[in-house]
Amino acid sequence: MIDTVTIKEVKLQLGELCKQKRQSYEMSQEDLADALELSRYTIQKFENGKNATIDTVLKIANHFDLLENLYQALKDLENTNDINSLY
Amino acid sequence: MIDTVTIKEVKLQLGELCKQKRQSYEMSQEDLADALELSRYTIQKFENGKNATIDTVLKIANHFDLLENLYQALKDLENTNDINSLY
DNA sequence: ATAAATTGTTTATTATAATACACAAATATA
DNA sequence: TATATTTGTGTATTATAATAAACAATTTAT
Repeated sequence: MIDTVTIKEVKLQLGELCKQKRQSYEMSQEDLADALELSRYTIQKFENGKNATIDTVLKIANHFDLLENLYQALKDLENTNDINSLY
Repeated sequence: MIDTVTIKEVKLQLGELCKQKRQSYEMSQEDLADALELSRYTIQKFENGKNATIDTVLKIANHFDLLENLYQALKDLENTNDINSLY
């Protein structure tokens, strides 16, 4: 199975997810920035698929209660071999 | 359900996953750095839980064929409401 | 239609991730 | 044990993510 997804597409999707979660909480970009002690510009760029740091991504993930799930997913990846390579 | 996992712990786990995947491919830090056109120092810091950029993380994920899975996981998160909030 | 709020965009500055060395410490190999 | 390889650490430099502020363009509410 060939990986057709690009890094750019993943970054765009990360931004979309942030935007969608933020709006579901009825927060403006400024609200989110203030809550995480980030600048609005950082949120702005992230939501539009620009590069960012792990800290920024994880702060956002944490605010929307996705950190525990993410951690477990990483743990699982460490313990399981690539499922795609089994067949 | 309270989120007890910290951002620092997630970064350490990301680094561990990279190290474990890299070793399963029998690559040195330098091998991986060369393959991704990153410096060995960047790999070194990432594997030890330091901050990094999304581009670095996704380059590594892509090399170990985890990008498609990651993309799908993000898509799923966008479509599902928080399961923890349903009950 | 107007006002208010939010988002997009620019410029300048600061903080820090990434690079490129070198060299020591630790591991693995002969 | 000696040698080779890999990993950890330090310093200096460069590239860029993050901040701050202002203003224009959109969107939403009155």
